Amino acid sequence: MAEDALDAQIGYNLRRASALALNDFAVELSDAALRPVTYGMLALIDEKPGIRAAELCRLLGMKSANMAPLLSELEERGLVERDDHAGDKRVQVLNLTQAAREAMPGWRQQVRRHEDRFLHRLTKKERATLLRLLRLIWTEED
Amino acid sequence: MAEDALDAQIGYNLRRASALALNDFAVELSDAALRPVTYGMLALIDEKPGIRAAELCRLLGMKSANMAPLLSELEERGLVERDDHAGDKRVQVLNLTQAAREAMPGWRQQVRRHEDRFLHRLTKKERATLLRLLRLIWTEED
DNA sequence: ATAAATTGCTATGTGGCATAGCTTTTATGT
DNA sequence: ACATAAAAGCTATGCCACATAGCAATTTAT
Repeated sequence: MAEDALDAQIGYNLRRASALALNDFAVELSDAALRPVTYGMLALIDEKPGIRAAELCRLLGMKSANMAPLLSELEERGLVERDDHAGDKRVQVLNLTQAAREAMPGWRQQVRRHEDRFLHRLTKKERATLLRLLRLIWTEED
Repeated sequence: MAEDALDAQIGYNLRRASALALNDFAVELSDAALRPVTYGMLALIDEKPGIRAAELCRLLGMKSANMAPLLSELEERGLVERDDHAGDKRVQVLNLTQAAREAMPGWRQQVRRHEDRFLHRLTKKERATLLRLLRLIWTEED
């Protein structure tokens, strides 16, 4: 494998691995009609009840322009509630509905199954290493 | 970080890291008007002169339906030549043009710069580990 | 010889992401 | 205090990667 062969590029391999994961996610979560983005939104709202929409955007690296219609979709499906913020009229505060809170454990389990499937060739230790390195790539310095 | 928190999911972190890499690639290669996909095609044709279009699809994990217009684009830009195969009239054989062959080293260097930038927090050893683990994820078993 | 597979293609839909531009509300600076 | 800037949320729109369906030509398999 030459110095800068395509195969030796991490960016290329990131793209291929991510595409495979995306694909596998779709297979596992198709019945729940959740895509990685929408699942990510629900999971974060679940982990941080009452989170502001802008903060959700920031944490997920999304633009509010793209978040807005997805929130509307989740709201219409009865999974997310948008409430006004007490002190700041610009702010929306997000929470899962009761139904979504009850469904989340099952969805999280499906995601665990999905991860176990597409990572089946990696040991527990290798998965921990991979997680650490990936976070080094995309998270903020400091 | 909880067991199956979003942050702890490798799929999510893959997606974030890949998105950042894509973004950085676009910055570095915008002047060459090459995207990751088109660069990948050129790089592989460069590494395997005379490769068949179907084989290129297979190696890059693309459908020929999506490859065809990209090959047309690269051909119109004078970077790729499509020739008929001697023994099989269905097959197209691909080569870089002289211009593309001369430009490739510069592009490869730009990609190297790009990788050094978005991987600057990883040591050489960590990069090798990451490469190995990513390849374990998406390449065929056996 | 007929059926099946391969190759390359067009047309078309979807999903993620980007920018531009807008309104409303809050924060800042003189 | 008032003007300006910034933040929050939104709509509209376009680009790109990728998927499926279907087609024609050719080659391989039965």
